[in-house]
Amino acid sequence: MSKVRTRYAPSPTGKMHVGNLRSALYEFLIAKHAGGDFMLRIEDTDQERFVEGATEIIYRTLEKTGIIHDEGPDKDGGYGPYVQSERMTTGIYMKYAKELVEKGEAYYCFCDKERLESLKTEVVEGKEIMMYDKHCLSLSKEEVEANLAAGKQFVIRQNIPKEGKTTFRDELYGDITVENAELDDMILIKSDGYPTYNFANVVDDHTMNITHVVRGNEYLSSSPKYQRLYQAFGWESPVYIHLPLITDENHKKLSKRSGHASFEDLLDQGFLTEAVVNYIALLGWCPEDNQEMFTLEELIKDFDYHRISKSPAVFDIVKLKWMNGEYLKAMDSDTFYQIAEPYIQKVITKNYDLRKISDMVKTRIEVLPDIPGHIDFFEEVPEYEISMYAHKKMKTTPESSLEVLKELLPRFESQKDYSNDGLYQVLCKYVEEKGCKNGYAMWPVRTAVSGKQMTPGGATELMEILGKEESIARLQVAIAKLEHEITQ
RNA sequence: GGCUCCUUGGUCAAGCGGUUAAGACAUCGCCCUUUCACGGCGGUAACACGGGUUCAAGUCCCGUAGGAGUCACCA
Repeated sequence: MSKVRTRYAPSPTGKMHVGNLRSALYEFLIAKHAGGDFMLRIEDTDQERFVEGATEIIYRTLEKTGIIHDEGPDKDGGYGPYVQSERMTTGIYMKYAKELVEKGEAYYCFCDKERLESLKTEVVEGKEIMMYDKHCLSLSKEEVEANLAAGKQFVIRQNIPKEGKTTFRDELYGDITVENAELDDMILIKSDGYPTYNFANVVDDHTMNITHVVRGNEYLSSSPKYQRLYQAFGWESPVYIHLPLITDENHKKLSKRSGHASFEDLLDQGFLTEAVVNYIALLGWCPEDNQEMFTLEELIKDFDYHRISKSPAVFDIVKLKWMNGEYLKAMDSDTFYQIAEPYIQKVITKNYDLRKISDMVKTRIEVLPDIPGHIDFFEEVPEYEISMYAHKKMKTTPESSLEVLKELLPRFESQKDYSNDGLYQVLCKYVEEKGCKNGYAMWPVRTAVSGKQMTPGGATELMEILGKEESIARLQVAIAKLEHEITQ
């Protein structure tokens, strides 16, 4: 058994969306799990769609996610070049195309756009399909020569017989058979001399010794044509593994075109690379023991491609968020602070201990951009209704709160130790003397100091960060506010 | 429309002839608690439908329905 070789073959047309990334990940995992090689090949045969800088995005993304290729344009492994436009200059595609023409498995076609257009038939809802009618197959060798000599534009088409069937085997879906009559004579070489994806892909996979062709399920229906190409050349077919689609909540295929989130977009939304990789690994695959949290190393170890599922998976951002939160919680304080700091500084300009705020918020968020909303009150107490002082379980009301705050204020003013512990003692002592529940006193203080329904910490934790001066000031403002609004 | 594939709770999914049909997210409730959150505990919720095969079917076969993908000188 030869060494497993897989490839990721993107076309440089923009950002990498989630489906592409998962393909790359699975291709990488399948190779690495088997101790094989994973390679990167750039499929840039469409000059129209080429986007400047897209190749760099691919490199950057793969590197960032840890999906490291063993061979690629930047790492020669002896099968180069690894960029199709460069491969083309070696004449490889034309050479193989002509070989097929020789064998009668392909033919020159000189049909112009108008004629092709006339072949189109509408099927439904304005949708047009076209099946080539093999018009140019009947051209004699002399006619072809004459056309070529005259410099007429041409393409080379695959010649698929009208009779018979073609079968190929997919590791996941099993044998798939179609009538040859269903297969169009697809173009192998375009009139600009470039190969089509369909052709270049097959030639490259074979010449680069790819053993496992792993790709999205959208290629399932064109695979019979590729299979015929292998047969026409007399090549051994690779192992095919077609991956189930990733869809949006409406069960439509994820695509850049429909504006679905790319990997970069997710990072911009505050997701961690590790969380995204972990999540997409589980979209369409599941380990034997149902483990959910995975490092890349663990994935390599556990990834058995036979467990890839066949049905499409909905990309659920809610679960991704949950997973991202788990990664955040698992971080140590330093690491988290490093990435959280910019978000904290977005809303806090005062001289607080940002590190404490960071620690406080770490376990309460799912994505980094959640941070500002949790801590903005440190900067300034927001407007709020005094009804917020009422809490049924704590049995507090605005009136009771006012009383508590007025009684507590002098104690806080004379308090020296402004640490969480020290302040907590003050509160406990008060509660004990008063004979009330903790919450009866805690709730009003926390509300007064934050003006928020929800805060990342308790009353005294907040006060420690705010400091004595600011805390007292906020309590005074709250008392005044309560006195003013209760009487109305 | 042709062809191909798919079909277990709202979502990801386990299951591979005999199970009380796992688990996770979400949701709901309870507990804990310096509110919320976190955490702990628990609940609601699924085999698309109809025929077979079999002692026994979510698991195998055939239909039906639904969904998706594809049908380019795009990949």
